[in-house]
Amino acid sequence: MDKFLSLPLEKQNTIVDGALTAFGTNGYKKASVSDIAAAAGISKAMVFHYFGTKKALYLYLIKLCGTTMMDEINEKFDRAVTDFFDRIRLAGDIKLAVIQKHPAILLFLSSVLHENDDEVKQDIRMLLADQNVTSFREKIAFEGVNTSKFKEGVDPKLIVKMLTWMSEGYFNDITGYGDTDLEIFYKEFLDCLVLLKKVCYK
Amino acid sequence: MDKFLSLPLEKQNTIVDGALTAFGTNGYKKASVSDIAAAAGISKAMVFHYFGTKKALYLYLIKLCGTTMMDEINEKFDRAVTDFFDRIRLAGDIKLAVIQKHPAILLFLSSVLHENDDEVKQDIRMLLADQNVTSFREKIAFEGVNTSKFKEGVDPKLIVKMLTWMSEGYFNDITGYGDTDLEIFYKEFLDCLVLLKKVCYK
DNA sequence: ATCTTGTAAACCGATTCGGTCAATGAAAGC
DNA sequence: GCTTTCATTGACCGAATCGGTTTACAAGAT
Repeated sequence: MDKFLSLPLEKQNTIVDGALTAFGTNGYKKASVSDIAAAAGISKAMVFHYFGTKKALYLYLIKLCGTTMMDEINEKFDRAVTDFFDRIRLAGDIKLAVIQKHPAILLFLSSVLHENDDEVKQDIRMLLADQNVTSFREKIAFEGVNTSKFKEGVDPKLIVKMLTWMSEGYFNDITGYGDTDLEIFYKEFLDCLVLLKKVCYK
Repeated sequence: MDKFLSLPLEKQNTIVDGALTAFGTNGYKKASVSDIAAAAGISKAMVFHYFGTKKALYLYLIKLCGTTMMDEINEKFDRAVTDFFDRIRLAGDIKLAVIQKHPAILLFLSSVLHENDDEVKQDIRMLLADQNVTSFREKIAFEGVNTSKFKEGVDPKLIVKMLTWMSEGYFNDITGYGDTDLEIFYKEFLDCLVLLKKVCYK
């Protein structure tokens, strides 16, 4: 494990991203170490040299994702922002920054949440109990948010649902794009927020 | 092949849905015939008895999805509907009906579009050339639609993008739910359409 | 009693699995 | 120059799984 951590950071990231992609697209069982090695640009033997076993690598990635997201949240989140749409935008900013660090991270995390293989199922539950990603997302988006600015007849909860779906679809679309396209997509997403704010507020 | 087609329709559907799920979640190569058999509730030998080879089953499913979607479109699509939001709803109705017939169909089709295995890549291209699913979706949603009813300053194209993302996220959510939950989710989706119409039209 | 027919368990050779190891080669210390 | 160290890999291991076949069996139909 320390073998891996003493690698240059750039190489670490290449390997992590390859592993995230391989596990994310195929799940724990069906992602073979050969797949991972190929996606990471190293030989299969090196995977074992760095991480010992396939399972150790998998669990390391889960922990890494947790800290990566936490770091970004701690850096960017600002509870002084109470406007509904500004909060949504904040959440989007955080998500985008995470994706720019590790493009396959959302793919991987979603596959981890659905993972059902006996070899890792229990370990996942314990790791996710330590971290608490899902509950954090709720807090970030909606805790202490001011919803009094909405027009009569506009249900904020419905807007929340809409925006949740939108950002799901939006982040689905950008999975696997380069950095430049990513920013363009994000501008369009922000345009949508502006539009919604215009038509939904008093 | 005729062995399979002479099965009672209910059993055919069970098998098809299992196979769609297995291929859809793992792709052509990584979905083993054992997986498929287990998901379909039959023995591995029966898969070969019915379809001959794994590849033949895969290509049969692609064709089946094509005709299933075409049938639903031909039955429900009405070009006389020109209102923007009514059209979106029409497209949603069609998608929902297809999902109710085969819950894993969208998952499968999306995985087919991304499939990259040499054993089936070329066959997929030829089958998709015959059918033309993607172009149809565009037509259904937007051909001959009246966009003059939007408020000043509301860009219809942006609304389209929003709704595309929304329905992507929405249909992502419902993938793998039972029939009852599905209808509830759909009502919420329709509520969003009503809300958007209210705030975006003159 | 015999002949289908639908079905699954056991089986086939080939491939791939997670994981190991011997050999290579480039750097580093002396 | 010589040795030691260490990162790296292709070849390799037994075990599991692959796509696909064969056999065995139970239930009707004749």
